[in-house]
Amino acid sequence: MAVTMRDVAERAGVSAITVSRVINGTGYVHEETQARVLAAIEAMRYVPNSLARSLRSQQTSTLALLVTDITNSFWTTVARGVEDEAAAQNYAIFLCNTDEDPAKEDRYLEMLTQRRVDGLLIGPTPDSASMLSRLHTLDIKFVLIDRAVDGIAADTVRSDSRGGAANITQHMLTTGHQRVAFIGGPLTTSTGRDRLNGYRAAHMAAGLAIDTELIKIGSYHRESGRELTSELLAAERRPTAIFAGNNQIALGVLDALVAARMHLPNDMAVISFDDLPGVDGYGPFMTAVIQPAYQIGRIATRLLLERIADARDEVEEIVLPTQLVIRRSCGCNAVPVV
Amino acid sequence: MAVTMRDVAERAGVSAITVSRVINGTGYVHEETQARVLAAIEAMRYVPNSLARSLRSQQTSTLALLVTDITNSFWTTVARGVEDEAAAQNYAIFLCNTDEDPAKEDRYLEMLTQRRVDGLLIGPTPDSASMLSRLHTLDIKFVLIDRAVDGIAADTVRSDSRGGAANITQHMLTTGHQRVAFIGGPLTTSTGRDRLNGYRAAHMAAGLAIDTELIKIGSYHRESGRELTSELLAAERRPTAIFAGNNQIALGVLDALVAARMHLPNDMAVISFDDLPGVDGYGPFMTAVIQPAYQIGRIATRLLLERIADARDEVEEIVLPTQLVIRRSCGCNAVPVV
DNA sequence: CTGAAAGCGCTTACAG
DNA sequence: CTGAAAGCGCTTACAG
Repeated sequence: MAVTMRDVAERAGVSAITVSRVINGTGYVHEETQARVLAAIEAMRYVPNSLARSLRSQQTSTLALLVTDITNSFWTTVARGVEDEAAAQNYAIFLCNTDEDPAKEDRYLEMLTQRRVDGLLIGPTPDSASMLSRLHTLDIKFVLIDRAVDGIAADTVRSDSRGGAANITQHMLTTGHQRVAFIGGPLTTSTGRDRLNGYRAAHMAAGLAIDTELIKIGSYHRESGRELTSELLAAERRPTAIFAGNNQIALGVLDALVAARMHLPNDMAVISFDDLPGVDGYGPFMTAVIQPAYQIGRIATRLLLERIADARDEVEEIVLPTQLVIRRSCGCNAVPVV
Repeated sequence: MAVTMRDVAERAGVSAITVSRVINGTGYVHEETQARVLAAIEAMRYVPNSLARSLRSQQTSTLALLVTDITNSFWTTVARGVEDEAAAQNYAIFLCNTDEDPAKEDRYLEMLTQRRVDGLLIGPTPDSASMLSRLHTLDIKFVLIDRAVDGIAADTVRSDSRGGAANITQHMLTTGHQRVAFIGGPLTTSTGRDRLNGYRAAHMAAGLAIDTELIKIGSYHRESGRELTSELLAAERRPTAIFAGNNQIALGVLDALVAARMHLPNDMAVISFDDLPGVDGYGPFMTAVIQPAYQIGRIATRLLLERIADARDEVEEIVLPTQLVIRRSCGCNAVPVV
């Protein structure tokens, strides 16, 4: 049905292996022979079958990206970086959403090992640990993105959570806020710990004690941000600023503030690790720590391809700097609009 | 090296084909035999090689999603829908960003045909037409998302651009705006035409003539929205509202308004086809036409899988209703904040 | 209910 | 510089 290498070979008057050599640029081929083969390929609109090639050569030129949810703008941008870098090196990318569900992770892992992908880029959760050690025993290469995982020694690319959190906290403390609350993600995640540590470090450096009632630990979801903000607002001594541990929490913070009819930034300042998606300068009045998500994706992919090529032995942990984006209010004491 | 079907067969004391039958649930296998095979699979941690399977069976259970840019929140959400539906049917998804670049489209098409994907989900541009007719001649199944393409008869899933645009325009006209400008995408796209037609239809229905100076046609990019808004602001008789043809244009509109130190919504109302990403109720004060992006992704995938299964002969064009989300200002005459 | 043979379309390893 | 043979790991088609 479809044109095969043998068909091309026949037409060019050579053997299949010569066609293979022309296509892959391996070994010597007489110039004239090569021209004949190329002409035949062109004329017959031959498209090599990479399934057969992969079956024989034991490599697929295919990677997979496992993220918790592509809909989160951080991961969207990471994905774009991954895809650009992969495409540049002629690799294809399988996209998988795990929803932080180990069962889904397992199902994808099965699917991907069956397809013999050359490597995985993974945005892990604490529950991923067992899957990751299985990858190690299966000798499947992978790179972690965004978070390190306890007990797993693996290439990792992430942003400087501790430094970013310290910076933004310090910014608030030096602009007059005495009571900055922190709503963070699980301490079982490296980002949860690092951001909390940064928040703490900034207080230490400023010589300020922390009211432990100002620290709320939940999950990286919008509802969590909403609930914990309500707790903060219900307390006797409210904070004057809330530091959201990621963009989803920040949305929950805004939800709770709107519900309480509080106005930004005068009634409450809100800052966030990770920006809100897309609207750039037009979102709520949030100063934010910006992560180099696109670069994270590109670099992680590069690292993985090196690992696949066995170009490296040591485990690499790459930590990229974050950027503090300061946004002032419009001075109109506006509430986020619904 | 890796465990093969033959290894499993040997251990279970059967032939490879029996193992195959157990795995695929094809043909009869004695219960006891099946149990022995399953035990062997389990014990040896056998993972079938889908490359070999695909090579023989001529199907890969793999689809590809070609979008212009996954970073656009509309496409992100479509991708999520695609991936969920595909995963539910045990299909994997290759993600490809084309950046509206025919050369990139071609490169991906080559990559994907080599990998023998079962079908493609495509967010096309007008320049995709030649690629699409090539797909037809290659007999590769595909479904178009978001836009129809001139001269290409193919399954299509999109939202009701004309109806949505008419609705939102009508909303503005009935709330007192006399001069609603329209900044749309290329008229070579079905969305460009349909949205403009909806805008026009609403005026007709209201018995209002349209000042042709209020209609600006550009591209679906932020810069285009910015430039054309500047033109509108420079005109003698300004509009009182601007209707952006998609979310990127809307961002450009906001850029231009901020630059002109104009305040929303009192100095200028802004409405948009397609919402701004992510921030839901917290973005700028924009009433918007919302597209069911997630459903578009799911339905398109379902359609493609039907097509692959040869379950259908006629070409289907599915048009999903949009939703008008009305957002009022906060009453504080605020400017979008930077 | 089970299997031996052939073949999917390439590349590897060995020759010449 | 080129090729014949073998094999990657499955499933198809045919038997029994």
